[in-house]
Amino acid sequence: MSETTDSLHFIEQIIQDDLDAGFPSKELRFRFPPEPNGYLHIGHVKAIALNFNLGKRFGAPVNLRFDDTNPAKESIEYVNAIKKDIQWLGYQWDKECYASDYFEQLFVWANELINSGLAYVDSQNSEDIASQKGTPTQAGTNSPFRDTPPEVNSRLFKEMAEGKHKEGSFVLRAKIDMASPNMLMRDPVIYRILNKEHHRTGTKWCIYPMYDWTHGESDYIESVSHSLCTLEFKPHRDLYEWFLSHISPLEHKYPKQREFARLNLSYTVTSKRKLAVLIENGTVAGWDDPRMPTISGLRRRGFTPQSLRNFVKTAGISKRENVIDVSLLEFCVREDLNTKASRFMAVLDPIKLVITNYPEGSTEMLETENNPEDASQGSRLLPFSKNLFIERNDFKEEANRKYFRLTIGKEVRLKSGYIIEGQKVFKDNQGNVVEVHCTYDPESKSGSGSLASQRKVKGTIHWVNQETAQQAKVNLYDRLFNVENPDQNKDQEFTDFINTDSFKQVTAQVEPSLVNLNPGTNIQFQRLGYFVVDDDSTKNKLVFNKTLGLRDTWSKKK
RNA sequence: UGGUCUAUGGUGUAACUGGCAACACGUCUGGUUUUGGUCCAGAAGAGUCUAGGUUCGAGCCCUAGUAGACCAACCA
Repeated sequence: MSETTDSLHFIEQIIQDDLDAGFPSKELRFRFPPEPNGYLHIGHVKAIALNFNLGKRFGAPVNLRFDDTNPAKESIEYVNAIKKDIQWLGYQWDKECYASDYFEQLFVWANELINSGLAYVDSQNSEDIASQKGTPTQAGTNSPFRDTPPEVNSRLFKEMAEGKHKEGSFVLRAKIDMASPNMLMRDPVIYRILNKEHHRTGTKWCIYPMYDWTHGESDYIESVSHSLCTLEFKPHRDLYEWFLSHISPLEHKYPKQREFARLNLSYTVTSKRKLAVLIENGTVAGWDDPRMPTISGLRRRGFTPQSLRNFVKTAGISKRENVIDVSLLEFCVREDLNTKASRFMAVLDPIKLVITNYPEGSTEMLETENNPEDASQGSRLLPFSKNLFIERNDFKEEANRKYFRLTIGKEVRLKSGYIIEGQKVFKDNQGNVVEVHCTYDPESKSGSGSLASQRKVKGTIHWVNQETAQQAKVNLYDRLFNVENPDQNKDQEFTDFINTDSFKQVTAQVEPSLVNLNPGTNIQFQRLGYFVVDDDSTKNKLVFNKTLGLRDTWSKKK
């Protein structure tokens, strides 16, 4: 399915209109501009896909630019993780850029602003500056330093850059309009002193530019034509354009900022700050915990790049606040995995099954297809004998006719094997079933073509041969929050809604061929769901993570 | 002195710029099936936030409301 051939969404329409109005398509360029202060999450997938799909549709390059203007929060670890995630998603950027590469140019432009009386150094503390801003309904008041002559500002700014002043002692502000209805235009701070080592520029700078002063200028330097960001940056657009119109121009066109709605997912949070809290308070093991909505978490959970791309594509691009139901994400994952994932046998909660009329000590190999959706995935052989494991909830001593599984006196098929009939149940002191005895019909072997093999039975259950079974750790995950909008409750912290039951590990009995899979391989455990071989899994110590259960219309009705 | 943006089935997006509101997910039926999966067939569910206006005709244009979101970091 093509990701770029449908009708135009509103951003594409804007670009098409520009093209129609004569904008040269050769000059189209986009960018994805993360701050390297955390890991990318599902919301970023939307922005990434938007920009890279735009690049693909219009035949334009897409830059990866790190918005690294705040050394207090950023690190090379995040830079590397971000690059890895974008590549894993299947996108390739044109230039790898860093806002920090433009610090010199930004400094030059800032001096221009000072010299033309459009920026001034302010020595008030942040509280005073904040209080002078006024409120959305009330004009601000001018700083006492607003009319400092350019020569003085110029000298002070130079001293700031030379490290002659303490952190917090001075800032450089743009002189715009303290009465603007747009709070961002009320003389925004554009430089602050930060005695922090930067992961790329080291100790070269002790003043760092603010986002607004950096972003549009970086877009401009890189010849970005359309700078796309989320809705909350809409008020920044005035400033973005003000800065561009007040610096000495480059040879090419100005970039254009446009805004789209960020992606929100039900039953989860997507904010770096909140995700960091989950790690700090020990709710999850780290950024790549399979319960996290981070790209690395989703990857470890077994979600595929294709499914994530389909998901954000289906979610669409608009300007409305939205909360997309996780069921759509889950659908996209199942849709992709259904055709890709090979099927295997695993029993997560085993009880013993003994086939009393099967010859003692003999083992036979049964052929089974790897994927009924894809014959090219071939088949494999499963060892079968008298003593098997089956799933605890696949047996009930007696059950109503809605129950399609094993009961005493009724027939079911063992997947790819024989039809069996339940005979007798054995329990422990607590009354828990530990073993079930059954008989099998030797004529009913799967695929034998015999009349008996074609007999219809109520259900088919999966199983694992005891003697050849491998043990595996299986991590079972559930959603991290038990309400739809953990983010949007005004009176309660999102941490109040954490699902304390989101993780469980069990020891499963699995078929022997599973030891040959590499970490990251997506599989289906027959009738149980999709799983992925964990990064830490080895031949001798198998570990699987549950990606998602199969769609289940039965347990819902019970 | 407040400004800006948004409003279409339960959810998310469409509606070729004024012509019978469509698609996907979800839900519900039925069929197929050696996965209670997949697949197939079908159904229910909105009359487009409200009130006016323009028009032969309005989800789309105009006016006025209403509701929600964003904006007062030396964060991005």
